[in-house]
Amino acid sequence: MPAKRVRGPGRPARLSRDQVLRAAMAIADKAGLEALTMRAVSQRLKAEAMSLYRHVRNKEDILDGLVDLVFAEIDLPQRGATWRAALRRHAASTRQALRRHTWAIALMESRARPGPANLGHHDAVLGALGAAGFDSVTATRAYNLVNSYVYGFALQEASLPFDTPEEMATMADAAIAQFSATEYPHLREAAFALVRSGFDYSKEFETGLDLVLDGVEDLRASARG
Amino acid sequence: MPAKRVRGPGRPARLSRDQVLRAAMAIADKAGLEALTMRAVSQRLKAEAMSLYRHVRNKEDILDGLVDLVFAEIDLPQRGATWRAALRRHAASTRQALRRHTWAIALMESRARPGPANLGHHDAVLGALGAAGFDSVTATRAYNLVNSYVYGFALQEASLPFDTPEEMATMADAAIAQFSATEYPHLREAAFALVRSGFDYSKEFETGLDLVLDGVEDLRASARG
DNA sequence: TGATGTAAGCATACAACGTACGCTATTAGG
DNA sequence: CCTAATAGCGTACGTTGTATGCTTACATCA
Repeated sequence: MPAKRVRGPGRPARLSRDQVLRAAMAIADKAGLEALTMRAVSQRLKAEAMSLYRHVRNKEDILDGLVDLVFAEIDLPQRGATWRAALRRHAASTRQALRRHTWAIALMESRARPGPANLGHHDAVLGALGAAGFDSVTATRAYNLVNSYVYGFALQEASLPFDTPEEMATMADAAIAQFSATEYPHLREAAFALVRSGFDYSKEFETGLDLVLDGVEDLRASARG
Repeated sequence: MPAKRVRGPGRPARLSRDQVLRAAMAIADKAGLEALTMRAVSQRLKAEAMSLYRHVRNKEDILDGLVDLVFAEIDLPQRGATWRAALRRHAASTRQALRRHTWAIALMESRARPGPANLGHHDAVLGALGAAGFDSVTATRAYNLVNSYVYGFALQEASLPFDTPEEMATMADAAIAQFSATEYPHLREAAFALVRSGFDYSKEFETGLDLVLDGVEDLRASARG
């Protein structure tokens, strides 16, 4: 922990914790978590591996910092919106952030200590729901419900081997060809039907989100009654 | 790839791919993914690290195998159930499996190639939904919706630092004490309210699942209309 | 009953990883 | 200029995944 001081004796810092985290994020975005090594981060900053340790406790600390950086990218709910608009906006923003940084999903499981951006986010959303008339418990339940859907959707999206409907069609054709007709008949049939109907997986997010928000509406109604 | 043969010349195998995967799972369950090393697996089987490579391509292969082992633990939908009962049972079983093996959630993100248990599962559920009158596309959408919720819930559950309401109360008190009253006011208020009301996070799964299944109902209705 | 070929298991070795430790360089303040 | 403090680096070590080649133990057939 470097003592907080505007300027003191000692060598001036060429690096900073923020630079380290940003370099780490760039590497994870471009090449995935397995490419994120201390040496790789240091090279990107034109420094040596051990220099990072002046600004970061260890690699775990970097991973914690990365998760919080991702949370910092998520839009905070704007004032004056309805609870539905606020939750929708927040959910969409979360999904976008997790799409930009798919590696963050795997990190969330192992990292139990939430950072300030994460906590600030929870606080803001709970505040918005409270302002819209939700009691604390119902707000928490609603928030958890929406988050479950968003994280789960992001997780599934990340594990899909395609990004566009065209790619999906190609992959589906390959998958269909790979298996005999009797092996996975329903899966096969579904793959056919999806390709035929021009199914766009990325559009499913909004549809599902609307249904989940209907569920929140029910939660809210039964809390009032 | 060892050639498929009932019994041929050569030394008899003391190890097998299945034993390797089971040992790996035991280690991951007990000590987490970071404890899962080739040497640790081999020691548990009283063998040397390099011996594993006769039965497994590399460590990635083990991880892929583990994910599929987890899927194999999930109940298949039983015949003759309503779609709602079938989806509910499948969802609950999936959540249980992911609770037993929380490390599997992080693995799912990176592993795009589904194994036979995974594919078989998808096929069975889609088949059950088809039998209940869902067309292929609607079945896929419904299945994805439920899976999003289940995976997301499991992910959040895994990242919680507590297991029981009592532990939650302890952690919440500690968290409340850690922050000033003005820092995260709504979060603080929610933490108070949750503890006061005896909130049990693990019970939230069923509640949320019901709401999601209501959403599936809507999906089904609008597909028919 | 060998002799032979094949498959299983192991010993050794190496590159890449995270990081402990101590040294050097560079500054502000006296 | 001297001193104390801080940033950055060089070296080194233990651990990881795994390439390579040897040894061992069996089935087969002479």
